Formats: sequence, structure tokens, C-alpha cells
Amino acid sequence: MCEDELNCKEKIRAIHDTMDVLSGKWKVSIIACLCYQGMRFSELLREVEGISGRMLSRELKDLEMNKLIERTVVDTKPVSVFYKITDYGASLKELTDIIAEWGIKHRALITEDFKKVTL
Amino acid sequence: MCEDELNCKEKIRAIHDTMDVLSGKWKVSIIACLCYQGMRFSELLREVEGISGRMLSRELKDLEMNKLIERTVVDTKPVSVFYKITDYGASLKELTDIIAEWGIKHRALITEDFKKVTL
DNA sequence: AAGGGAGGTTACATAAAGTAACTTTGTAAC
DNA sequence: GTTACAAAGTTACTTTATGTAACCTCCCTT
Repeated sequence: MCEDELNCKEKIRAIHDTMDVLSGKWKVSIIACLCYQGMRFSELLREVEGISGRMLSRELKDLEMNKLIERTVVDTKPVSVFYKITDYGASLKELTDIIAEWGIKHRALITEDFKKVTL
Repeated sequence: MCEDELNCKEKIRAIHDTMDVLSGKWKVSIIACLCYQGMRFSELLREVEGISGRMLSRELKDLEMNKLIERTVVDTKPVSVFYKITDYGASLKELTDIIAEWGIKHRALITEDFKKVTL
């Protein structure tokens, strides 16, 4: 299955297949975060800036259903809940890297343009 | 700006920066499609299966505002409108490739699992 | 003059995301 | 022993995004 052979419609279908799993504003960020290290709900809430508890809770459920992450209740007092990436989820790391790389270049450009316009 | 130096929060910010530009269900598909070749509104409507005229129209405006694509009215009779990727938009090709690649692997896996469960 | 394609827009309906308050269990502080 | 606060959510309500369908204008063909 060589990428070069993909025609336009096949590629778009493949993109939709990925996007179905990563739909929404937060999933890519959550996965990227858990690729660094597993962590608890409250830690994710702090790392993924801007996300609400409600959305985090939902997105984590979705990701768990798709077997991209694993949820473990740790029997501490009080209990804590630990989330970690699965091997399958880790296969998305390259994707998160490329998305982040582009974001960095984009921000640099926007900032430059901003300087040009305002100075 | 080496990717390895990115800490978690920086990476998440970068991901959000990209996602702000590519928000919504359709933008990545439209860009992938226009990376193959420029085309007209009605052709995009046919290539990007499932999208409605309303959404295509909106997404194209967004993409144009972000300078990822270019809109040209061609003075044929009747007029046609041609959309093509800009150099900047083309810098997203690698991203679309990786997203599509993962989608293909994912579909293969899902299909296998389906076989296992139903046979 | 009726119908059809291109390139849209408008009005209305549903689904997804955001906000804020509330819950439960436990621990620590006064 | 009763506030007070953290973890891990949930519930009710609001706003935004997406989807559906009908409609518009311009030009061409039959």
C-alpha cells in the first residue's frame, strides 16, 4: 500500500478515517501530551490548557473506546485515575510531531507579518 | 527550533496553532485534494465526498483568508471559479500524507478486527 | 420558454462544544 | 467536629458549528 499510488478520493477517505478517530479540538493535544508520559486526569487538565473537565472527560472516553489510551484506577487514598497511551495510540506520535512542527512555523510567520503590518 | 526540545506545553500550543487553521471536518481534505491539482468549486464538491455546498463555500473562504489557497475567477462564459493551493498551503502536504497513511492502517486494523469478531 | 449547470446564499434544524454549578470520597487544618 | 479543599467526574444550560433543503443569478442548450 504505497502512498504514491493513492488517488485523490482514496486519500480523502483515508483522511476521514483518521479524522473520525481524532475528531474535535482536543484529541490530538491529549494524545501528544500522553505520548510524553502517562498522567492523571487533573494533570491533563493542567497540561492541556483551555480544556474543561467536561470535555476532557468525554474525549478520554472516546480515546479509550478507540484503544488509543488506557485508563487505570489506582487504589490510593483517595483513588487516582491514571491515563496512559497504548502502543496503538503511540503510532500517532509522528502525526502529532508534524502537526506541531507546522504550528511552530505558522506562528513564526504570523508574528513576522504582524510586525510588518504594525511597524 | 529543534523538535526534541519542545516540552509538552509548547507542543500542545503548537498543535492548537495548527488546529486553529485546520479546524472543522473538511479543511484537511480540501487541502489534500487541492495538493493534487487546482480545481473548480463543482469539482471539489464531487471530490470531497459528503461535503455540502454550504460548507465547501465556508471552508474555502476560511482557507483563502489564511492564504492556504487562492481563488481565481476565470472569465469563461459562464464564469468559472478556480481554486488552487498556494505555496504556503502546499507546506501542509506532508501533514495530509501522514494523516492519510494512518487512516489506511487504521482501516485495515478495524476491518481485521471486524472479521475476527464476526467469523 | 423550459431546463440545466456553475457558484453560490438564506433560513431552519440538529449536533457538538463551552460554562458553570454540583456531586462524592477522602484528607488536612482550625 | 465542621469548614475547606483536591480529585474525578456529572448535570443543566448556552453558544457555536455543521447539516439539509430550498432558492438565486447568470448563461447556455433544446
